[in-house]
Amino acid sequence: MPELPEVETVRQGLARWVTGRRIESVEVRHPRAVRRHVAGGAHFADVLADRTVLDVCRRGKYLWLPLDSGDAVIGHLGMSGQLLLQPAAAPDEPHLRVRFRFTDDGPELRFVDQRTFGGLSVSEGGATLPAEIAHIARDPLDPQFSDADFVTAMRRRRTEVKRALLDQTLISGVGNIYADEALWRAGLHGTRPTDALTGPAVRRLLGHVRDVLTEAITAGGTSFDALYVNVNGESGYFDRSLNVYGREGQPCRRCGAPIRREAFMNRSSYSCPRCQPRPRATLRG
DNA sequence: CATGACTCCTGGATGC
DNA sequence: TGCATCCAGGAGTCAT
Repeated sequence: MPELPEVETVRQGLARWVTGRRIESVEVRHPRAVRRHVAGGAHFADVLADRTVLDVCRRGKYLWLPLDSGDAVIGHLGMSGQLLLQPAAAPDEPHLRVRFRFTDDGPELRFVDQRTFGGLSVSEGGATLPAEIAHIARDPLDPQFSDADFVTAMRRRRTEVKRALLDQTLISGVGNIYADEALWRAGLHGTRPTDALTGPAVRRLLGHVRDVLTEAITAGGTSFDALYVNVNGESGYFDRSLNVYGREGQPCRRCGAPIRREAFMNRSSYSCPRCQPRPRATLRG
């Protein structure tokens, strides 16, 4: 599922293949893919025709493409979204939602999304940072991310540590897979209360988040199947490096105990019962 | 304001 | 074999 490393991999591919090209026309093939564009699909296509893509930027799991008009195309892959560069002659994908044709007659940009949780929209005047995603925190690989502020904000929360890692307004780019991996590396169970963590413990956890994201980018992202691919349709191979996610019943790579799976926030959480003991019932005043 | 439950969606896997 | 059900989860919305 696309988290920061997967989205960053896509960003790099788009930056290489789309920057500097002028859009000729846009075809919206499914209204849900542009549901965040309130003015509708026809307007979406209208304002993009004849515009040149200046850059490809990312905040957390969001992408945006600044245009020569000062607007920007915002994109989110959701659960199953793909941004693919394809020759015009390539057959349409079964879940093709939006097609961008360029004036140079080079490869088309296609937004393909089976589950339609993702989507595209145009942000008016959003070239620098779209207002629609200004609430998303910086990610831990951003040079301007403040470790000290993160430690303070995390310890001020009254929630569980995994919920905090998944809160994109606190730290962005982390999803279910990398949250579990970072918590395993840190030896913390996801239900540990944030306000009981020490400053050094939060700093250690942040270091592990950073490490796992960096390693995954190097590997080209994680993929369990063909659902997530880069702009050339290729899968990353970080799934070979996962220590807990999807490994229920298999031995912990640190201590050998069988990895457990628990329901958490309406999804699965994987952890080592020995390295990541559940917190005792919290005693709060 | 902070927190957390609910909801959107499709198709592969699973169960009877 | 076929049909029904479950499951994956990012993030906006809404209730508390």
